[in-house]
Amino acid sequence: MSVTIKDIAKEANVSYSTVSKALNSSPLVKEVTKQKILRVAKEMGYEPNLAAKQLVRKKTEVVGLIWPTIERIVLATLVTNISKAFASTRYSMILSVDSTETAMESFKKFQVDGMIVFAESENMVPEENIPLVAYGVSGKSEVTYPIIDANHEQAMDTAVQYLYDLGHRNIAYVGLMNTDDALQNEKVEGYQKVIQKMGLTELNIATNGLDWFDGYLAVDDVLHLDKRPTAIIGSSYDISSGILRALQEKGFGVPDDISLISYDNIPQMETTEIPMTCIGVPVDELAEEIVQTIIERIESEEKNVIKKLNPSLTERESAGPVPEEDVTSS
Amino acid sequence: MSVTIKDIAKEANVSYSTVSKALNSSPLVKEVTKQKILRVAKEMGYEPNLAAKQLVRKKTEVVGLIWPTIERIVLATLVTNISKAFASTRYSMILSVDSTETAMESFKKFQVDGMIVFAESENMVPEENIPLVAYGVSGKSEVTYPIIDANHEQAMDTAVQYLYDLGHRNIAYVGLMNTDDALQNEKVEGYQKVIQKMGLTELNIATNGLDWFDGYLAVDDVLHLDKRPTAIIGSSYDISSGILRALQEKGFGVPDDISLISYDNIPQMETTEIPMTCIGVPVDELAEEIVQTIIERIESEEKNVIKKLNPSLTERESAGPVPEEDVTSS
DNA sequence: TTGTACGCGTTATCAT
DNA sequence: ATGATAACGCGTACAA
Repeated sequence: MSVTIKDIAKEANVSYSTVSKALNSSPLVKEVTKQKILRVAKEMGYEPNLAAKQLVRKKTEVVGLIWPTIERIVLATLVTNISKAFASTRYSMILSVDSTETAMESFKKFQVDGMIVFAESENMVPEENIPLVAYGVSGKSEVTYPIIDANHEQAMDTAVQYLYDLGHRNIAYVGLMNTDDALQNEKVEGYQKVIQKMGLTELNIATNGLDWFDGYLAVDDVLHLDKRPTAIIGSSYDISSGILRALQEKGFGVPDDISLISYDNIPQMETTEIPMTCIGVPVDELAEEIVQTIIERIESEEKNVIKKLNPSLTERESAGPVPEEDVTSS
Repeated sequence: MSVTIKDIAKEANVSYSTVSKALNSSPLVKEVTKQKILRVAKEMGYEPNLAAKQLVRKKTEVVGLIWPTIERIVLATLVTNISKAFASTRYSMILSVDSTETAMESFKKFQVDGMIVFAESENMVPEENIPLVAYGVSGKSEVTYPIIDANHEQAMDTAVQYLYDLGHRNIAYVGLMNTDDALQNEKVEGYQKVIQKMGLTELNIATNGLDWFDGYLAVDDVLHLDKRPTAIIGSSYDISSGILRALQEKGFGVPDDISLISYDNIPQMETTEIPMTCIGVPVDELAEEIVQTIIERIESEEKNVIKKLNPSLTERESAGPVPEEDVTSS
C-alpha cells in the first residue's frame, strides 16, 4: 500500500488539504509548514497518484508519440531527442509503435493531452479534441494541426553555396529520385534549383533506395560521370556513409580528392570514419521545436501553422577546398 | 465533456451501478437490460475512464517495455511483435526509449502492472513490487525475475547438423568474437562445440562489429581460409545480408557454390536478394512467450525461471547440398 | 494560514 | 435483478 497525502497529513499534523497545497507549491501555505510537509513526504517516499490527479484535473500531462515505422531507423535519433526534450518539461511522453490508427485509439484511452505523429503516415484523421502536431512533409494545402518541417530547399542552397565558396564547381547529388517520397523530392529539387541558379551543371545520381549500400553502390555511377565531381552531397546519413566507404576503397581521399557533405544533422556524423560535414536542422533543435509546439498547442490554442525550420551547416572534415588539379579544369 | 456511466444510467432509466455491472458483463444483470444498456452506451459514444477505473481497482492493465538502445535496430522487429502480441490480451503496452533507470521511474509513476526489459541493460535494479521480465542473456546465476532467452547453443547445433546432412564438411562461422557480449559469445561457443562434437574443423571468422558491412567485409577472410568452406553460418540478419551481397559480387552462387544460414528468425529473411534459410527462435514465438510470461507474472506469481526457448530452422533458398566438386575434396 | 467538505468516474459491497 | 452508497487519492472552493 503506497503512501497518500492523508498519511503525510497525519504524520505532519496538518490536514490533507494543506498537504495538497504544499505539494503543489501553492502560495497559500506558510513556508515552514510547507518545508516540513515536503520533508515528511520525502521521508515517507510519497509518490503522487497520477490516476487520482487526472480524475480531478482532467489532464494527464502525457503526450503520445506515434512511430509506426519503427523498422526504418532514420527517425530513431529524432525519437530519442524528443524523449529527452520532454524530460525538461512537466509532460511525459509515451511511445506507440502501432499503426497510426490503433495508436490513436490507444492514446485516446490513455487520455493523453496531445499527440505527435510523423507525417509518413499519410491521410490520418486526427482524433477530435486531442491536440496534434505532425513532423514531416507539409504537402497538404489545408491543415488542421501544426506541422513542423525542415526547409530542405534552403539546406541544399546552403550546402551548394558552401562548396562553391570552397572552389567547387562540379557538385553531384546522390539520393533517391523520381519516387513519390515527397521528402526526398524536396531535397533533389532544392539541389537542382540552386545548381541552376548558380549556373552550374546538375549531376544527379539516383540511388535504388535509402540504405547504406545504395550510397555505396552509387559511387560507381559518380565516378563514371563525364565531369567527375569534386564534391558530393549525400541525401542522408546512411547514403553518405556508404559513399564515404566506397570512396575510401576506391582510393579517393576525403576531402583531399573529393569533398562530401551529408544531409541530416545528427551527432552520429561525428563518428563516421571521417567526421562528416553535414547540413540539416540539428536534430536536437528539431526535437525541441516539436515538443514546444505540441505543448503550446495543448496549453494555448497554437494555430495550424506550418513551421519550416532553418537548417544549419556543421563543419567537420569531409568537405574541404577543391583540389589544385581540378581548379584549372573547371 | 465525455459521457459517463451516470449519463447512460439516466438515459436507460437504471441506476449507474447497474450500468457498471452491465458494462463488465456481470451475470447479475438481466440479459435484456444489459443489451439495452450496451446499446445506449454505444449510441452515446461512451468511453470508459481509465483513471477512475484504475483508482478503484489499483490495476492499470498496462505493461511498460523499456528499449533504451533504440538506435540498434536489431530489436525493432521483436518490439513490433511484442506490441502485436499484446493486442490480443486485455493489456496495453507502452514503450519507453529512456535509460532503464529513467524509464522505470516513469513507468512507476504510470503505475504499470509490469515491465519488460532487454537484458542488454546490465545490472539493473528491478523496481520493488513491480513484476518484471527480461529478455536476453541469462548470465546471472541468481535472478529475481523471469528471463526469456533463446537457446543459442542448440541453434548452432541444429544449423550445423542441417548443413552436415546436406553433405557439408567445411562450415564457417562469421560473427563477433572475443568481446564481452555474452549473446554473441554463446553463439560462437555453440558453433565451436558442435563442430568439435562432429569431428569437423572450426572455421572462425571474426567480424569487427555487428553491422551489414562487417559481414560484407568478412567474406574476404572467408575466401582466404586454407579450406574454403562450402557453407557459412552468419551470426545475425545484418551480418548475413552483408555476406550474401559480397558472395554475389565475387561471383559465388548461393547456394550453388556456397550455402548460407543466418542466425535470427525474422520475416525479413524472406526478402533478401536470395531468401535466407535461417535458424533461431521465430520472433513471433519469442514475443508471445515474453508477453505470456509477464502476464502470468502479474496475475499469478510466476517463478523466477530462466526460459530457454528452442530455435527452429526455417528452410528457404540460401542453403543447399554441397557442390559436386567439393564432395570429393572433403 | 489552515481545515472541511465535495466531486471527479469507477468498482464493489451491501441492501432491497 | 437492481439500486444505494462507500471507497479510491487528489484538487479546490469555501469556511474557519
